[in-house]
Amino acid sequence: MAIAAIQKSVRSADVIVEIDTKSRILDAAEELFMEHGFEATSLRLITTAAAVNLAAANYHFGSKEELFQAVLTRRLDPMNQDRMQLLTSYETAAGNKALTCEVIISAMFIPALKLARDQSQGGKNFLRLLGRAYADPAPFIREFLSHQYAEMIARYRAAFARALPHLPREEVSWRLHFVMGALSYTLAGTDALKVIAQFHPTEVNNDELLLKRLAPFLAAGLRAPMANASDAHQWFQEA
Amino acid sequence: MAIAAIQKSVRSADVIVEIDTKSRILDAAEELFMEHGFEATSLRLITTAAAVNLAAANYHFGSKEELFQAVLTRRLDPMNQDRMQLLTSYETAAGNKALTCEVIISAMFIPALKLARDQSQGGKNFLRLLGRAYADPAPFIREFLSHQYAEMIARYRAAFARALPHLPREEVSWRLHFVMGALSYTLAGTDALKVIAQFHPTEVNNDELLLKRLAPFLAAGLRAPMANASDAHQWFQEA
DNA sequence: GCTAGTTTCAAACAAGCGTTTGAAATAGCG
DNA sequence: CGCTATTTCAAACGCTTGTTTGAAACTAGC
Repeated sequence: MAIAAIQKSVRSADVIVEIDTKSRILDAAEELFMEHGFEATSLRLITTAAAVNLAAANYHFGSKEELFQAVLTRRLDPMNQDRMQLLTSYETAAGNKALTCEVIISAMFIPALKLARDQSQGGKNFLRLLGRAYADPAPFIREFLSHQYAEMIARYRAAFARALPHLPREEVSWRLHFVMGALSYTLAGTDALKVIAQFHPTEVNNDELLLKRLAPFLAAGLRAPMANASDAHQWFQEA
Repeated sequence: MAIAAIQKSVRSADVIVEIDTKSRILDAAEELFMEHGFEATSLRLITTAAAVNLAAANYHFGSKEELFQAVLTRRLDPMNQDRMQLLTSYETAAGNKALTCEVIISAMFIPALKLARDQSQGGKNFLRLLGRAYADPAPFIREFLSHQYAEMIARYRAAFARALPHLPREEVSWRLHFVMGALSYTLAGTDALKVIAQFHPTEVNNDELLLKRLAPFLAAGLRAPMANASDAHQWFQEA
């Protein structure tokens, strides 16, 4: 195979012409997992796309599940660290004053958008993959994400609780859940958008525009007054 | 097999003791697709759980994909018809006046919650299945849902556009998308909730409480003023 | 230049998959 | 009953899956 011959990393002039097997598998796996989901993506599909031997996947990562986790960790770990650092810097800058909801939301979004921009193609793929992983029923995926996100979620819940002191703690948790829902759904699905509206593709891909639309929506929802008993009763009267 | 012997529908006294093969496959498939997703659920798993022969699935439904669509259609079709009828009745009751966002949201939620309550167990399972189907990358699922939802989405977008006349049409589409995201994420994931907060299981299962929390959040988001250019610039200054 | 450690490779493994087949069993009707 | 159409059944089909194996190729240190 001609492709296999250039598989090892080789430098010509100052540019790395070919990356190593491990990275090639990760790149191919990221794209294919994103496109077809975990179960529907076979190791043969991945290793063929990466132009490496089938056994290389198990050799470098152990199993398909561990490969999937490696794909997630590679980008998720730095992104969540970015998020927490950004939140910390906002908080120290604000001193004693509580942050606004918009600023906290920005601390969640900006690292995600930075990731989407940094990689020429991989970044966007990864966000779609992440959004889909959230809805994946596989237990090992759910446990992995729970563990990976626990610390970050706690930080953001505390920040929102400080920004919304009039709300009960439990209500803050619910609203954070709604925020995560709208976020992951939006990041995951470009397809879903086509159902709801017919946009120009160029508009859909504008990330800053997305934050500009989503942040006010979510901030207003977070600041909403709680429904009283009569409201709820009224909405249900016809059920 | 003892179970196979009572497979045909038999009446004793006035009660139907056993339902027919087709329904048993649908029930088992609904639960297993919900639990493991489409790809990870095999026909052998389904037919074993339903206590029917393996070939019965292909005989009655043609293929695994058609079985999945049948599982969705069985409940989705009536639910979406309910939604549109409810919206129509709200609109005629309001006469010329535009509906409030809360009322429109209720018209989306109430049929879903009614479905969750009607079935002793299947209803709740189905909503989780539906939420996950939204995030499934399989093309045949996405096309099916697009087709199934197109009419309903159009109706609701028109209703929201009337309720929010100051917003550009495109902004309404985006916000409807965010609403759908928070809704499907909330309906799909009881697991995700555990990450964000530790609730009593009894509280999580209270559907009316869920609407009471989600409706004000979404309505406030829908009514939010649009961000101006300086806001967006401010949020991004640190990126 | 040899040796030890790492990585690649083709091949095979057992297991599970969706689907098909043709015969057996059942149901409905004249 | 007898006939026909529908439904059930065990068995097998061809194919794909994740993983393992042992030899070959390569790399780096002495």
